[in-house]
Amino acid sequence: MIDYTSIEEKWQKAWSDAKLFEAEPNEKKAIMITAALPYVNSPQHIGHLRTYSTADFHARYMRMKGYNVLFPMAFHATGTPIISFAKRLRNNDPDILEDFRAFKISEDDIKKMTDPTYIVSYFSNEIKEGMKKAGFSIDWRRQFTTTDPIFSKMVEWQFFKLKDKGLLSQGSHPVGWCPNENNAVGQHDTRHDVQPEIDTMTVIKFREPESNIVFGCATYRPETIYGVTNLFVNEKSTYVVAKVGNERYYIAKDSAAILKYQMSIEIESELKGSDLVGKKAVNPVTNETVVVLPGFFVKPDIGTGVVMSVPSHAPFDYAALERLKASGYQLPAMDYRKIIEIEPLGTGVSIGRSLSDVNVGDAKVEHPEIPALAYLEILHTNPDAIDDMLEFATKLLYREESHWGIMVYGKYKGLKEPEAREQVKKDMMASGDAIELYVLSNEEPVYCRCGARVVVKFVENQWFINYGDAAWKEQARGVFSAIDIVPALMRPAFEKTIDWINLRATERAEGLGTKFPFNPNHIIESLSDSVIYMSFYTISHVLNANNVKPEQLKPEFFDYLFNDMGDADSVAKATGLDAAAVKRCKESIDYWYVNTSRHSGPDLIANHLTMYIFAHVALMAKRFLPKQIVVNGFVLYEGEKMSKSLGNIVPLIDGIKRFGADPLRFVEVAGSSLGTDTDFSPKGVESVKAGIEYIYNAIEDLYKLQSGELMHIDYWLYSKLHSKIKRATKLLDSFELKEAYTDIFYNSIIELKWYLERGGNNKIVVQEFLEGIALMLAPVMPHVAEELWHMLNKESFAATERWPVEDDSLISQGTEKLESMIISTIEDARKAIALTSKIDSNKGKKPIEARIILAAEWKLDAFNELALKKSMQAVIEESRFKNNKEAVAKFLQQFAKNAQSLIELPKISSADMLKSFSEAVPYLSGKLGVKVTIESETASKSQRASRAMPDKPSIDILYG
RNA sequence: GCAGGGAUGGCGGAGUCUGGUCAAACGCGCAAGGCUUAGGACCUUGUGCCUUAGGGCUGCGAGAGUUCAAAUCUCUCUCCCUGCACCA
Repeated sequence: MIDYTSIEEKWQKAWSDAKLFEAEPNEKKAIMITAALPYVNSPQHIGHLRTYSTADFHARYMRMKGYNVLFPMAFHATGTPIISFAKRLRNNDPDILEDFRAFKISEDDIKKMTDPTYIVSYFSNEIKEGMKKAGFSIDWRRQFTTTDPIFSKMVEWQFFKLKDKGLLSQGSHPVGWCPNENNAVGQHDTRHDVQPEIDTMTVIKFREPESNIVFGCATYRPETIYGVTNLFVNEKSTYVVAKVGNERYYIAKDSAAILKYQMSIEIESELKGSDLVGKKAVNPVTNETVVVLPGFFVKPDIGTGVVMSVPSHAPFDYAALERLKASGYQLPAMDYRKIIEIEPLGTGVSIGRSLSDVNVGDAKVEHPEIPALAYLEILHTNPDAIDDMLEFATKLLYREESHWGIMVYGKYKGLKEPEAREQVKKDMMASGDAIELYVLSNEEPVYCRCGARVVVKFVENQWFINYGDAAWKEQARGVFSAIDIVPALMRPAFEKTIDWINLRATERAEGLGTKFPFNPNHIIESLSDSVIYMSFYTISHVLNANNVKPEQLKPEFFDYLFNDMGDADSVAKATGLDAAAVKRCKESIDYWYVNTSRHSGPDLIANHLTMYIFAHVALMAKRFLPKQIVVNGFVLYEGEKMSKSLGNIVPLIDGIKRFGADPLRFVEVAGSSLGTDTDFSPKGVESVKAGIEYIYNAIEDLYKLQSGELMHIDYWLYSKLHSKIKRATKLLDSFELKEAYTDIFYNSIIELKWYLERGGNNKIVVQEFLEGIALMLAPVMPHVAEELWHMLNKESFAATERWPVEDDSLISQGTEKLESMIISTIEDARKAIALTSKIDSNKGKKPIEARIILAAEWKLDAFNELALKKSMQAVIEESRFKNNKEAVAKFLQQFAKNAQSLIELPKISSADMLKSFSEAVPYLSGKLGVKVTIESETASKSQRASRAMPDKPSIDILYG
């Protein structure tokens, strides 16, 4: 058993003592690799390990490739969560106490955590400890925290700069709002952590004749205005007459209470829903007068509590009218006008086509002229259906009409339904017949943690970063096009985010962080303050070493640093900083920040990573713009998302102790393709450990091997090693980590086993093979690789060795092909024995010999010519085949019809083939249990000789 | 709804960019055999369908198309996952 912990500690100490990862500018080419800094409100778990292990792989790999590599780390503490944790701990919130106890945090520490700064220091230390135990090649001298006053100065500079450039703006914006606490609520402020989803509805004004009071009908489908037959209210609810703007509305009392946060509403009087029933109202588009009726499904706290009824296209409306009729209600004459037609498919199918046949079955549509009814029919139901069924029919109808619907009535006849929806809405807004409404579109009402129901509010005079600025966006697009996004698959996600990102609120009333310069009562929102922080690594250790005071970091310093304005002496003068220190900062950023690689998770594409691009575009000299962004997928635990509720979160430090840092890193980094989620399981770790152990043993057993002349199998192992180096290097350069490491690790083990099983016995060959493997493992299994390297009698650090370079002369496709021919010959011979033994003439006899007949040399030549020329005729006509025309033609005939798809085989001489197969005779006969003889086709007397193919010998099984 | 990603065998998951060497890597599961006091571990073989000499057929969410050739390219649809902002 390998003791991972002791190996890890040994090498971590050795690296640290040698200051291996403390990077300073030198004559080598630089690369600075950063990974999203951790948020210090909880311990890290093994899921967090993936991004950092990937970044550390990158750092270690580039180091071995000869780069001067800087891999720094810092801690993120700004924003609301830490403050809110402290507050919840002060209030003895049982949920959070339970969480923190589950993290094995002592009661004493928990007590101290009512102070947010203690939370920050506690978890920074904890996380740093974990990263050290994981063996990351981080230069810790540069560590800082985003709440450091010295760091705040850079953030301040950033915001002055943005304002100067006109990229900040002020305005109002709809947000989820708690009326009780008077605070904006985001996902983490709500019960069950639901994200308040804000959507817009259109409120269409149906005016009551005479009084001119407005029935404000809230709808998602304003285009159905042409099919309105009546209005619905809930007769059991309370309604009010309210002044909204300069008009008076009938709206449900509950709705009024919600809507007052986004529009001025003055309630004048109350009335019952039933009082509204029977009133008349005028359709503002068609000028038809319709009546108000009771609708069973109308909810007083959704929209306005008043809806328009379109029975032809809304199953609920149709059902409500049918139920009224059934209850004996006297309805006026109504025109169930079909205003949207679905374009039929070629087969005549129109509605229900998005359902599978299973669902539709033999349903017959009897009322195609009333789509709302037709959709119920196709679902085998009717207007008496339960609400869920009506809901389903509504969704189905809405989906299909949105896809294939064409307006067949009204001003926008002929237009596709979604376009008509926009046009109708635009027209009505312009003529004052409609207004827009913000609603929470969550299926269930959203509640704040305090218990109050969340509403939509307009907050006024809020500061925003205006990512919508056209010129800025354009520049960002241009810069983005030159950034290397890894994997390239993620590119569209970035492009869309750049297009879509617009105003972003950038100040908050509460939280840790930098004071917002234009409203000192607020702090800068914590995603906005961490978009250029990575540049701070280049100078943080210099600032620390020189005891720089925050107030010395005046704008002149950052202007010089980031935009080359002024010079070191003038900056020193303006700031009181030491000129040498200023110079050192400048040299550092000029050296490191020109070639950067940023690592992160996919969740940050839509915010942090895109904002990172924008911020650099706005604030930094051209040469400091981002060069590469690497995005890795998440980590699952045995196929499931890691979550508190599933109880499957493994804290990082526990995980390292339990699984070993290297096996853990290997599984996460090399276990699946970079961009896809990876599945972690203890079982996966076991198989990695088994592999590591095999390699250990192989090194220990090296002494058993001999040396001597190189055989076919030795050349094969060399070829495998060097083609592996070549392939893996190429793959790793493009971050195809899984593919590369499957080959480097798993395949190498298989190859080594095969080599030994085939009788390979050359110490030098195996030693070289293992050295190559050890070095190539170093970026992901740094401790194990170091250990292996030293077991192979090396004195240097694997971590700083040069990455292996392939020797092309040792790569032989022919040799590898020969070996695979030998392998498949075993299988073929087995089958041949099984089948021939059933032949009557062989009954009662035993196979005694497998005669393996190797194809004549000209066959490979002819085959390859055919693969190249694709024409049998052309091959036969060639002079070298002239003497042998008949045989060549007979041989090639079998490939003729597939000539187009033939692929050339590697060139192997008859002599090599004969030699390699002959060397394999002991192995083959051992495997097959019969005598094996090798002969060439030309020398063979066997009837089957002519069947030999260039890549497949003929096999003749002899019985006796 | 909008945006991004996906759908492959009993399962997980390669292959898709760059169409042909793909009945489909690798792993799990399952079956038979070996080893073992037994179990586990390990090793060998098999694991879509048909086939008495290494062969053939069918297949990669559904449907259509391009091509000599499609898991791979194009179009349409369905379903699943993720994100949608003041929240790190």
